[in-house]
Amino acid sequence: MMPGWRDHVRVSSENLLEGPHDDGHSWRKYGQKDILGAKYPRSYYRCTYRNTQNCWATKQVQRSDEDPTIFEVTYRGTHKCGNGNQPASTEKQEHKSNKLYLNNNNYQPLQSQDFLLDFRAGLWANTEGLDSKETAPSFPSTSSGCLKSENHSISPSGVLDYSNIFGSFSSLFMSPGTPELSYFSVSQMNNFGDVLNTQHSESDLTELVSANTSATNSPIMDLDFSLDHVELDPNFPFDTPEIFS
DNA sequence: GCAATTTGACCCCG
DNA sequence: CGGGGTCAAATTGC
Repeated sequence: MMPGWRDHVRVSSENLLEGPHDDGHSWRKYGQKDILGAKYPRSYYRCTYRNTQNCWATKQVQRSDEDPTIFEVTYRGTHKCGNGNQPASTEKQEHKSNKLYLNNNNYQPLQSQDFLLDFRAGLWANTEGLDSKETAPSFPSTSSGCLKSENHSISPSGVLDYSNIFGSFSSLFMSPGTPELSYFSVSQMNNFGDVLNTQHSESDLTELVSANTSATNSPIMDLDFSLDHVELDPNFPFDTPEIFS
């Protein structure tokens, strides 16, 4: 009845702006709970038009224990509302589909851990709940390329390069000429227990992987890695059964 | 004044 | 019984 897929997205935006991670939908916060074992409370969001559009998508945001810079966003449910939000495509023409949320409220420079991996390395998706994480192959140049995380190795559990690639891919795809960049990786898992064979159309991912915009003067450039090395076929990497089960 | 957030209570599941 | 998730009333911001 209720299609539900669970996506784990880790967004690390830091130093410059943090807070409003716009994923392309309006969310209304409906709760906040302290999670056992987590230092920070988890926030629960729901689509603003849940009742209006039957958009029962929910999202929960929780930041990492030690890295407040990393926001762990979990989406669940499917978005059905393509309305006056910002998916910005089929609506009217907008000069720019990017919306900048700049918080200059609290701008505190981080210097400890994440330094380089603010944007480029940014996000990792790990499949939790499934053992497939270990099976994740190594990635050519995404993180290891320009990343010089010394003791801070990203993705302790494992990296889903596919997701990564995809993230960047969508990013590129969606906003080819956008100076600002940010992206996230998405890891797809099975549903709540109904359909394991999840087929993702690009629209789904489009919804999912809406580009976050971040205008900054920081040196951003690292999207080059993706497509070149990406040899994933257009069909989709998600076909890989190993990942899911 | 309205709408979105806040915060505690309630509920559901393991 | 506890943890996690949602609801609902109150509060705050716009």
